[in-house]
Amino acid sequence: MTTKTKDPGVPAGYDPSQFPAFAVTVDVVILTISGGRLQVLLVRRGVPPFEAMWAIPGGFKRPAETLDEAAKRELAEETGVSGASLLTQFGAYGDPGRDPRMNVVTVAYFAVLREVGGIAAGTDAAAAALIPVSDALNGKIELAFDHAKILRDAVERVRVDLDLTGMAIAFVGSKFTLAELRAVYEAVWKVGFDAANFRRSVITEQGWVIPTGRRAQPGSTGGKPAELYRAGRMWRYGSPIRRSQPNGRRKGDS
Amino acid sequence: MTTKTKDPGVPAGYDPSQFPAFAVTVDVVILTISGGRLQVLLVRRGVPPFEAMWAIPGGFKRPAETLDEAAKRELAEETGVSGASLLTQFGAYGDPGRDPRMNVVTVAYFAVLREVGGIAAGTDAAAAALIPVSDALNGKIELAFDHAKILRDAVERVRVDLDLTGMAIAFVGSKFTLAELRAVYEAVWKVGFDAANFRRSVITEQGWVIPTGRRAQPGSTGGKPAELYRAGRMWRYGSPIRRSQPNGRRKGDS
DNA sequence: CCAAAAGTGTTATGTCTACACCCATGA
DNA sequence: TCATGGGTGTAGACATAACACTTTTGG
Repeated sequence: MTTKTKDPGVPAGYDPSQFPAFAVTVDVVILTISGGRLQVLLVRRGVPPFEAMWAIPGGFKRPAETLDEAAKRELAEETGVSGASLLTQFGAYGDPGRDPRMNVVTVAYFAVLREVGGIAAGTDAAAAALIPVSDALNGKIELAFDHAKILRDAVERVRVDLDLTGMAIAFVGSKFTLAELRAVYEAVWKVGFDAANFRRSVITEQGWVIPTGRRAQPGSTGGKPAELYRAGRMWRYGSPIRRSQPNGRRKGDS
Repeated sequence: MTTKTKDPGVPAGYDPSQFPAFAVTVDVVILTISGGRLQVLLVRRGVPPFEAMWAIPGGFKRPAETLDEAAKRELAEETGVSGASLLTQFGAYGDPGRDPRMNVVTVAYFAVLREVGGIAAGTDAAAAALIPVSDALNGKIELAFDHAKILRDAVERVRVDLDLTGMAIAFVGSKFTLAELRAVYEAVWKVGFDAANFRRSVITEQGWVIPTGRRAQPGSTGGKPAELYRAGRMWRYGSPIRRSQPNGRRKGDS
């Protein structure tokens, strides 16, 4: 520890004119739920390296913008979504050689989107697609750079945040049924909830969901039409649903 | 969204020879518990900008090392601690102008240390000190750069991780009493636990703490000598203590 | 009418909290 | 022997999981 050359106590006694230069990029893992599964927006690379492989969308940070602004800009460029959507930084990646061309440190964000329509609006439709997260993570789809690790970290973080924050409502629209809300938790956590108990957890305490008085159309197979709700203010402080509940365990199991 | 100039579908259709250059640093928020309070290791700056103000220790990332390695190196340089200590990345900070001299993106880590002795071994003793986190966050101590925000984020993350991970044992030594372990949760969360119930939560299920058969010396004021425990394997999978328990609520309160 | 999905009621079981009480030690 | 902190027991309050049952729709 005495090998240090800088002045003691100075966090970085550096000379502004001589320092290792890095490119800084921002990658955005764009997640949504479709067909009851968690999906991620990926783009197909058109140039080497990793040509024709799938990658997480991203781009350079500009010197005059913050990291959050860069992420917001990238999200808008890929999806056309500019506003409300939840955008959270979850990691930085800077292994030497992660980009074969130069030293790149990337700061990774995830975004949660409610709807699928027009997601690829900003991009060539053939080059961008929603891919089930499970396919992208079990090797069926090979990702460029260290993007498999980034995606894994993103999904893990979303699983944790779903328990800790009100992120769940970012997956659904402004009006939603409790079944849709339940599907969010079930898809992200890969568990099954008892619909009755789920409803009670969300309804019992005030401030989570507010009935609108309107009802959703039942599916083509029938069923009682579900009440439509909107999100209450409590989602700013957490989630009424806890992760720990069992998957499909029934009373008789041991 | 059609203002984009790059090829559609290419995450970053960049020319390796022209990109905005940044300095990348790694800052390490070093935390420990002392005197029943959560404390942070800060260094006093000896040069402008922010001369004589307190700052979080850190330094440049080198091109040939990973971010994690850079953080480990910085931790060792500041404390002499090289191994086991918990080191977790929790954020990246890149606001323009956060360093008045140049474009710097910093990746922030926190480290949890068990002991205070010799913490400032690697630095000039006069320039490094343990400061109570509450003093550093309520404005009593003014921090350089955006380090107040970084420290706030670190502490918030530690509070969350204490609930989700086995981080608590990183604050105590290899042998510890349950009172010491309880003090960790109480200092970080600023709550009070019922010692009896705390013990039960930790003891009841196997794998959290393992009795060593030895006992700690009682304090100078007397008291039954406490059993010394060591950490079990379950800490790798979480914590037996949940955050939600009330602070000092008694039966009669409403 | 039947299947399907929403929504309600009920109960056994488990967990948490508060607090009474006993134990071992230093002064 | 008293104060202090470790450690055990326990009853009531509360939360949860499981599942039977009713309601409302499409076919």
